[in-house]
Amino acid sequence: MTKYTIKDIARETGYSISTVSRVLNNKSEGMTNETRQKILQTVAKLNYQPNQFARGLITKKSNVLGLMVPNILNPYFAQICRGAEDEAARQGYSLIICNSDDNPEKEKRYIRLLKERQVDGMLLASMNRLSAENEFYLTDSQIPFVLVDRGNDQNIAPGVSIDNLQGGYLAGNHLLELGHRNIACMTGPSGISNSEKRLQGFLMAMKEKGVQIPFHHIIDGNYDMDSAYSEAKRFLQTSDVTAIFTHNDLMACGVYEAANELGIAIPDQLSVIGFDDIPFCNVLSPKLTTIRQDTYKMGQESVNLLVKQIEKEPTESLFCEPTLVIRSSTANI
Amino acid sequence: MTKYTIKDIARETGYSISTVSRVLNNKSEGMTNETRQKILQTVAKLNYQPNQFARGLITKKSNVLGLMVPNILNPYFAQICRGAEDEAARQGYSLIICNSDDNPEKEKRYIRLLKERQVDGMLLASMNRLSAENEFYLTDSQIPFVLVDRGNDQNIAPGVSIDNLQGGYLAGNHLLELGHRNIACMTGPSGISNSEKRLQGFLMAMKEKGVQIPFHHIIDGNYDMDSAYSEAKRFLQTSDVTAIFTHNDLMACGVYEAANELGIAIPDQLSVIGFDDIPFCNVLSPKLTTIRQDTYKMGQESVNLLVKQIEKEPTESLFCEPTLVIRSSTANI
DNA sequence: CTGAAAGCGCTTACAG
DNA sequence: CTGAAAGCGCTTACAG
Repeated sequence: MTKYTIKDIARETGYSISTVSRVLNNKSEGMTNETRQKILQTVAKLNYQPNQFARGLITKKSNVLGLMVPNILNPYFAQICRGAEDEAARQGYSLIICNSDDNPEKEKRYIRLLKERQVDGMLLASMNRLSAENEFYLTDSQIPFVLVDRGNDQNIAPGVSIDNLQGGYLAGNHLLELGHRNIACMTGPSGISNSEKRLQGFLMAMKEKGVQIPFHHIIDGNYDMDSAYSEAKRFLQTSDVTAIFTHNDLMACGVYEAANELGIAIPDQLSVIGFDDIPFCNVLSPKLTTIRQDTYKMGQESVNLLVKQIEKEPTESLFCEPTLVIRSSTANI
Repeated sequence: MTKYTIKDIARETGYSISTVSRVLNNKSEGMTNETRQKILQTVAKLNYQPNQFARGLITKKSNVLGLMVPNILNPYFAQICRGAEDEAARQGYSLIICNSDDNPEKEKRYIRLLKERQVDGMLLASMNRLSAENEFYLTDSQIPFVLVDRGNDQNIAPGVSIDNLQGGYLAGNHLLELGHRNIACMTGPSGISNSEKRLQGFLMAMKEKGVQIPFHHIIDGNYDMDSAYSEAKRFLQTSDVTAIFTHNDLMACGVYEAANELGIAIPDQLSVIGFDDIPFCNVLSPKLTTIRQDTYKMGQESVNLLVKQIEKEPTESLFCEPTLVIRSSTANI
């Protein structure tokens, strides 16, 4: 094995380590081209890679970013992650991934851990807004962070998210226009702001048309497929709703499975509209009508925002517009 | 803001930095309990976190692992990632994620990058086996790595994978037992060993029963949904096969979509069997018959293997058994 | 049981 | 245009 240091390059080329360092960091203005070339050649020849521990100790930069999501198994977050990783790589950063399961204790541990890893910044798809404790910790640590998908409405920190109120409104309105009046709604875990907003927007649409939604038509979901399946199975057995709005596509998948087993035909007997537009919407049968987010782009933009913060440039939160994508899971009553 | 160093703790408590360091690293045997307590209290009070750059410079450990997958958007790899991240966190490691798109150039860049980040080891779901160049680089760098899902058959390095030959055989045999004789097979990208093995096992089963598979029934797939969709649409339009074996579930999704659009009923007119058993198998309609891998566990075990290597313990490659999961997408002809 | 000192491998003023 | 030296914040022999 061959573990070279900057000293080896200096000895090999006959220059000082200062000069080598300058070449490596592109601070070689005014330097002879010959010097540069010779050093670069030796670096290539020995396949030398600088030790980031030593470098980071001085520069205080790791070129690593943290990404906290509830669960990478949700294709929505996988797509956020893909967008973020692509953009991070493009800008010279690596991405550490953390799955919080929307568990506040885990979130807290991961945030501390990421700081200990000396990440230059964090992308947080955190429960609700941040807890006061986490917020204080982050602010006190002076570590740049951006809120992705959640919590951006409070404007505590820069973030990228969509107008969830509008999204919920679009979903509700679509169902109303198809003539539905007897509608259910399956939410995300309690305390998560985007789901609260989606519900609010949905109810706004209902109110506009004078449609009443009884309390028990608002089903507590968990943003995941399995619990949506069991909740839907329980609910649909005794209910006569003609449509359901699930606050993400994963839960719509669970509803499909339940409806299927109960012999309820989508969309003939039950219209279903989801949220997110994950890639699987098109392979569901019937294809899922949903509220679309440009998820990949949101991942990218959140990295852009974070990098700007790291570089002390001015930043501004990004709000994307959700759009209605009509497929085959919703129909006239 | 408050950025404390070990010196601050030393000053605050009146001890030397050596003593503080010992307490922090649990090397405080023989130390007065009072000393320990006092230091720990001050650490907690100031919310001190050691600088990992300084620590790593000496210990040569980052407590970070790298995970390279083709694409985190494939739920199979998301599950590998989840299993790996959970286990890594349990063992005190963080995980950097890289998406290679099965592009050898990207793989190479990421491997170099991960080393530069001073990761303690790498999990590689790499194209085929490693390229000779990458293999040399890794070996020469003395950096521990394990092969996940791919390339393990060559035994170049410790790895965790399944018996792909057996998996392909199980799939082929299942279709034969249902009476199918006119069968197609959609592979992964060329040069990826697990797909080659799956094909081999499949053909073995065919041969056993004296069934001929014409060349053009072996469709070049790409392990992704979109290309599977277009390939399937092209193929199914003119073909009279009664069954198709796709080398992963994502491609089965593409086949579903194509069949749907062509009005071909699954399983009545076309039996479909996939590979992996991603969570979406159950929401497809009909539910997808597939060859199951215990993917989450494979993610966990690959971290276990890697950590053992890092700690210089003896390791042994892990081979898991694939199993046939019969659902509703395959039927008697 | 605890401390003073060396050193990990870099970057960056400071000189010349 | 280039070098010698200080220092980043730790850990770890070496002493006592």
